[in-house]
Amino acid sequence: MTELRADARRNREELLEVARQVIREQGVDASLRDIARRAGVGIATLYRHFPTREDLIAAIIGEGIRRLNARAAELSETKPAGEALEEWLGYIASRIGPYNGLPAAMDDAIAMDGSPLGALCADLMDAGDRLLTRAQADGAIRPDVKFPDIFTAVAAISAIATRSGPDTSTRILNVYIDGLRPSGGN
Amino acid sequence: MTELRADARRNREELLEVARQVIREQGVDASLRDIARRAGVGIATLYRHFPTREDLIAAIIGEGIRRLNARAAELSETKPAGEALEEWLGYIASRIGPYNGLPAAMDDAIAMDGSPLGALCADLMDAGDRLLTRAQADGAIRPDVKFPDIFTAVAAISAIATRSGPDTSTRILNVYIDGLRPSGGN
DNA sequence: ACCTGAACACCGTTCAAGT
DNA sequence: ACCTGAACACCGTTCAAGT
Repeated sequence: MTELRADARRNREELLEVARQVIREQGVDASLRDIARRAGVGIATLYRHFPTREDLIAAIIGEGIRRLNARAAELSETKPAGEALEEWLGYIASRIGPYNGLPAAMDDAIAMDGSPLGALCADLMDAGDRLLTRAQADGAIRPDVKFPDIFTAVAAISAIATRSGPDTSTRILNVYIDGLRPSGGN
Repeated sequence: MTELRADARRNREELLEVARQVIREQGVDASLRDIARRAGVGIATLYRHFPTREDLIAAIIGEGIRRLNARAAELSETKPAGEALEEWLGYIASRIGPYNGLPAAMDDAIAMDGSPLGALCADLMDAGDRLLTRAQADGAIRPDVKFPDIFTAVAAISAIATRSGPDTSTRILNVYIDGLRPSGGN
């Protein structure tokens, strides 16, 4: 949070811009060396600004995660609880699915704490928990599921988009969401 | 299929034995160099016997895949079609989930043809297709799902076992399977 | 304060040279 | 026919030396 020297600030911004593009194209496991090279800085400079790969990823996708949280609040106010949750899950999948490796990284990060990505995802978990509780109170979602499971499932299903395409991922997510509804028969 | 020289046969078997253990411990992306080293052969010898990583994986898990096929036939004869399919999916997940990276590798292999792993999985797809068709005829499973989607879903959900443990994976799979049943309401 | 490249310990894959 | 290690082009990560 302290002030950065002008050259350091420029390097940091150039790294972020390059990383944003490379990670979008190649996924979260893209070569850090490659990113440093394209940004025109030494590899150690990348490490100085982002000590771990997670720090870099968190810096890039932080804004996107905050948008997911905002969307949760918005849906919560404009739609019935069940619909709000279901639509939100679809929104999450559509946003994180395209980034190869991101769903797994997020799900991993939630488990370990102290990780920069985990901190971002913690808010996501809280928002999801609230939506789920309300949806369950409405009888729109089975009472026996917990949000961490739902998030893990959505993450795994989102990741399908990279391999089999977004349409397949969406169809599978819809089946899973159907399974979250209270069963009619038994 | 032609005869191998005695030393070549020994090397091949030693490689398979070591690879079986290393891949069980570290997953399908384990270091090939490491496997060759532990097997006491040169790295190029590994490549001679298994030109691609997929060839090695296929050689190791081929037997397991054949067991999955056998189980499909068995369930098909002893259980109602819907139950047979559902139990089979759980069985697949419990078998491939523990091998880190295998579900993704199998799902990838199905798409490309000519791949050794894809050839093994083709039988799996046929067996699944038959089980699904019968289950749908019985009205036990939604008429609008196709088996390739189901396999992709089961693969993705199986992979959860490595990260979040087999119990989480099983719970999520059960929700997905619930979603495969015809819905009572709409 | 910050940047840099060399250094270290790894990969996957190929190939010339050996028996 | 088969085996071998060196070679090549990469990694991630750290650290001494520079400004």
